Amino acid sequence: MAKKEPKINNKETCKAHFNAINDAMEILSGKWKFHILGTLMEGGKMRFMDLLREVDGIAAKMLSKELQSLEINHLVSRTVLNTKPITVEYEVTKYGETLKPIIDEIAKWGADYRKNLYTESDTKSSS
Amino acid sequence: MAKKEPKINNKETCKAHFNAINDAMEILSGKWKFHILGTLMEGGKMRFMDLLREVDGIAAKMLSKELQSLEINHLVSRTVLNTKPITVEYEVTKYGETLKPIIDEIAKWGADYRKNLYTESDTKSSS
DNA sequence: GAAAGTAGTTTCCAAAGGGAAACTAATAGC
DNA sequence: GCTATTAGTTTCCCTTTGGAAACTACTTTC
Repeated sequence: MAKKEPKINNKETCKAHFNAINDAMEILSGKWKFHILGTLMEGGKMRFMDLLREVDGIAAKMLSKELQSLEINHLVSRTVLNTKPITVEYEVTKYGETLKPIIDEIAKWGADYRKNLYTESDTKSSS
Repeated sequence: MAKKEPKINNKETCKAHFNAINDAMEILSGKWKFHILGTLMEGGKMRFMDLLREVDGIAAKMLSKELQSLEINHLVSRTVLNTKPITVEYEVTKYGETLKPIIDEIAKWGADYRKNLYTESDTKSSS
């Protein structure tokens, strides 16, 4: 009968896929990561206060927290310059640049989503 | 001097990008959406209890909530069959299939991330 | 009529996410 | 010495997220 088997989804490839998505989502979750990365990809080296002004609506606490998280995950680098009032430069690492395809895919999908709201073409797959 | 300008990031293209990412993230955020979609993409038509058994660790409440959210956003379809104990079939819509590139990119990136943890090749972009 | 299976919903609760504002610490300018 | 700017940190507080378990409602089976 094979009706109440708890798991068909138990193949190793599925579990790897599951874990990969969990890893990525853990690193990229939150309201601000993509916006910070996007701004940094556009602006190159930027300082804390620059980002605070550029990333619309973000509070200092969140910016600080998110930058730390991004740094820990090697997506952005943090460089302290010994200028008189110390300044700190943030920059997307080469590794962080590998996120560009994801950000682009998501932005593309989001843009299409908005368009679909207006064209209102229902895309049903059921008969 | 142009030092304290609140916004350089104010061009229309940037704002559109910002909004597109916000739209997509709002629809795709949460712990379970990608897992449900992934399972449905693999399994085709599935019923509520099937998904409850297949998506590892999810509770009925969450599955119900996430499926509603996905349905509202036209990513999955919900079909009630008038069998004796009523059954409901969920399926990824054609529109939902357009998320495959994103899911694949994220899964690929997550898999690479794990590999990089072991090879430990630091990818600093600063001098 | 009790048990089990269908598809959920409801309640209760803890943890995480995130915002506003105040605060630290150092230095430079007035 | 007061203020402003740098880069944050800390506190307070509210909302959202998400999990466990109980519950509804209907039907079939025993």
